[in-house]
Amino acid sequence: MPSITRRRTPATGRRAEDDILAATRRLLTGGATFTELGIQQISDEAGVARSTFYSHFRDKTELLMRLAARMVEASFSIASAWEPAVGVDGLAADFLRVLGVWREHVGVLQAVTEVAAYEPTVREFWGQGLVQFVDRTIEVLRAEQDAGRSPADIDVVHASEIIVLGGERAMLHHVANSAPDTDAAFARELARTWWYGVYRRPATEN
Amino acid sequence: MPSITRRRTPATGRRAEDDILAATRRLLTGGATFTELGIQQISDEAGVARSTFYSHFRDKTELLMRLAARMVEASFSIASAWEPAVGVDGLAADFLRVLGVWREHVGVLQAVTEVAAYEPTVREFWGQGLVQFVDRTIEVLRAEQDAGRSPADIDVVHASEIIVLGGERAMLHHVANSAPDTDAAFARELARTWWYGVYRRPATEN
DNA sequence: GTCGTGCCGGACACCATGTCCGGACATCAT
DNA sequence: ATGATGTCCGGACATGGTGTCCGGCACGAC
Repeated sequence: MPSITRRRTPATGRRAEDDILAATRRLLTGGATFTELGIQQISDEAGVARSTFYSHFRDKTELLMRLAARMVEASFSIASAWEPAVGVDGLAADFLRVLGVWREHVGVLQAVTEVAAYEPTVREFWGQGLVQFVDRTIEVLRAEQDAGRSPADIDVVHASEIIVLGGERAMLHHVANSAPDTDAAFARELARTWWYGVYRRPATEN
Repeated sequence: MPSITRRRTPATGRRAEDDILAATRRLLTGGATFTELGIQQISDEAGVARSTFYSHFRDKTELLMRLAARMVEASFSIASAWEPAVGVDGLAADFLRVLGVWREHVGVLQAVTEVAAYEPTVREFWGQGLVQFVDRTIEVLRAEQDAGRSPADIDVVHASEIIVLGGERAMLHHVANSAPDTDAAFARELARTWWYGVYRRPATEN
């Protein structure tokens, strides 16, 4: 229960707040781990008094959530346009676009998954996003099965978990560890794996 | 640089240490997050004075590393026996066994991946393990290509990263969130995805 | 001018970490 | 029995980060 008395009227107001957000992004993309970041450090980088930090954010978690919210806005515009039966190449193209967006937000992205591992609020937040994708994938796979394009003996739920959880991890790792010019190849490889491994997996013959 | 003066002679010695290890495992499988665990809390659970903790472990990280070392011993015995051309069902059987081992260590396993996200030592440790698997998978895939069993246009490196990173995540998530009686189905699904999506992916026709 | 508001800077209480040490208590050899 | 060895307890202490609070300053609006 913080005393946020001075939150109204950003006449000239959003100055310090934006500085803090930007500074944090800077520190994160600069290679720092969100957990090892101190309030003092962030405030210094933002050119702001430590007390000012607390008049804008309850704690580091709230800061991260604010950062994450902005990132998700950008990401979901692509994800919602996710149509299934576009073929392998369409899938690869989608992955490539996602990789592009993620690259702009690697720092925050890593911070979120990092903190999600031990902080309930962030865990819930990120988990919800993944669940949404899993559900959507389940629907798509069911539809594909009904249309006779995917084999009937796919374990739709497990397959969707593999696709979403595994894909998220693989993509995050790639974006964080490989150069952008390898993105296209990676996206194609991932698309083919899911396509021939799940969507167009040959039916079991027996 | 701690002052570990009383480390010799476990005449009756390893008592407290084992208690601490066990207590930590207990707390972890009890749903606690390693990060949110305090030394006091661990010591209490172990029935040991806080100062005693420090005469056995430099800090929480060393405790985790000790926990992890034991777990890895058990896990790698399976992983090293990893032979490729056994077919989908062989692959599924291997995954199932790994899932079994992981279930005995979920707590520690989650703790390691959790801390690996922000602590350099643990990150290095866990990362090395994954790199080993990636390398091994690359070799296997190359051999499969040379034998003409896998298509030549697979991007071996990216495919291996997807298999290892993605697989680790999916399996970890499964073990942490689903009942053991779903393990067989999950293992089969994962095996089929990698098999038909990578190892026996149809060659590109053009 | 004076009021409102954002920011500064510093004081403060609090809590977890890591260090250190004296003393209690077992065990074992002599 | 007695003394030596070594573990463990319990508590003191320094340190550093977190979150709270408040007085004061600057600046823009009325």
